[in-house]
Amino acid sequence: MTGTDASPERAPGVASDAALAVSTVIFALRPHETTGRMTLWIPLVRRTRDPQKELWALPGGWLPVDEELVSAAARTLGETTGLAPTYLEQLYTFGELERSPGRRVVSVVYWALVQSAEAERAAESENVRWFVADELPLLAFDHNRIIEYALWRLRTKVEYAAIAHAFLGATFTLAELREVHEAVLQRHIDPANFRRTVEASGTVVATGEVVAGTRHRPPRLYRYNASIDLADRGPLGPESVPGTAASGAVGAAASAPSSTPSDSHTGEQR
Amino acid sequence: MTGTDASPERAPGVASDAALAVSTVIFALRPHETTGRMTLWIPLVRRTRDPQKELWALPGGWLPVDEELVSAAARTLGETTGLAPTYLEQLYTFGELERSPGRRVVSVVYWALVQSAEAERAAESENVRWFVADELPLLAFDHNRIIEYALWRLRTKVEYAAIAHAFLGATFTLAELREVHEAVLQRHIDPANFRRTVEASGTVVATGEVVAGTRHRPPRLYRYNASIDLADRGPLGPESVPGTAASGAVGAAASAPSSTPSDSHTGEQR
DNA sequence: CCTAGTTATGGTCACTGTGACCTTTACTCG
DNA sequence: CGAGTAAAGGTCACAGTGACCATAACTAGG
Repeated sequence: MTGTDASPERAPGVASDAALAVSTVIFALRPHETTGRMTLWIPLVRRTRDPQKELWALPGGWLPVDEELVSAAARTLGETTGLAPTYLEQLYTFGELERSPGRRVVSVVYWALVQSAEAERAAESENVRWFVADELPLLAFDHNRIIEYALWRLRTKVEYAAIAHAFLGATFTLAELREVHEAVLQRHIDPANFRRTVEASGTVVATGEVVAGTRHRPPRLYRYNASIDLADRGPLGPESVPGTAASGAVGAAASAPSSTPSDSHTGEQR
Repeated sequence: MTGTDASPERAPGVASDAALAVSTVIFALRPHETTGRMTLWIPLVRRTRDPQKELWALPGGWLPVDEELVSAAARTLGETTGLAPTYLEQLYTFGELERSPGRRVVSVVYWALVQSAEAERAAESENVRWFVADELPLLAFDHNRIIEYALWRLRTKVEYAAIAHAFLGATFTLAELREVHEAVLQRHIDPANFRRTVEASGTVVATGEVVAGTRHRPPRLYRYNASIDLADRGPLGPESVPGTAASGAVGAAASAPSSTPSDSHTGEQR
């Protein structure tokens, strides 16, 4: 489902079986074009084949028999954005009979987060464009619904799991981390309370360094504490995300990672 | 993945494509065989074909091209247990390259809850047997891992979502609801505090009736408040579960329901 | 009819997490 | 050197919850 979703000629298998596709909802933060406020953006690809031709769709493609699901998600993500995800998790599998006109297509959808810094220099071409997550046009198939669900998951999960740092680099200030939360949740967050909560959670560790040249008190730099959040993940351990530190390398798709349900779907939150 | 999971001869599609299967982890509550305490039980089917022949596996089968995913899950659930689920939700999609020897199999796994009362008279035969969820033997394929994940999901979700009532009938006492929670979470829960929390959540409504003949103060009967919990579900509305009130009808599999990701995976919770 | 046994129900107390806010610190700029 | 600004610390009040205490309402047995 996506650029290749409804390309009968390339579709695998016999017509009497469902075709298996993998798509990914990719999130990045960039200032809004008009308001200038940090906002969630999503890269989409223009369909060049007929079913739903010309409509924008999620990056993705048919699942190669010899490729892991996560790997396929990371690969197509890299192919369309030139980025490597800093967070990648299975979202849901959509398989309604009528979601794709013509043939039965079951799509295993993943959602990913990429670093804002990287997203800025991400590839954008005639057939790849970034859209503000809350201002999408009519997309191909049921992709509007899928993105809506992914957005819900992101907003829900960012409140109880340490994933916001995935939008940032290796080190960051609490103000930057807070800005990510504010952008995702679309609401103001008290700086002092945010600091208190984050420090108490133990998800970040002060590096000891500070950022200079800020026209005001220099903020401390923090680093994500990978040893802590393991608890909130499922019993099956974290899903290994290929190349956590995207080096901006184009086509930086990762090799076959070992996909395991972390707390994926779970995250429903309360 | 399951009774039919690795049955090459019945496998759909071309050998060069991944086969799509649907399996379901079914939970029911019954007293433990030795301790007598309410415990989680899971029905499994014995594999009669070769890959992993004789090993116990999750109920399921290949996905028919013209059947909805949820429907397939509910159908196989009914075929093996003779029950209809009171709760059914997509769990995760497993697709590791080596999870099934021989061919690539991608399984969309669902998890379901059935009423205890029904579960008692559920079918059990030479090839279908119920096991205590925490005391499983070595199962076929990666089913042990899948169940472990489903168990984690159930235990996690029961703490923040109103799903415990799915194990009970239309009306129940708070003691019964509490017993479900205690069985699932495997720990004692204070009756008074439980009552306070449940009543505050508004997920149940007193019917006004009480249960007589209890040798002590007669408990009130409550009914699940369907209008409340809609909030904790995802933005895509609840997944319609076929026949909520299982009438114990054998083969009571439901017709094609409209599958939509509720808060499925999400549930990760905090 | 009266008492013991048992669970249903109602409350209280203490502690924790969190939103709303106030104060002080530490830089840069003019 | 004073003003401006965000970082960092701290206080207060309130909601939620685990631990517990007390009373209510039946049944079973004298």
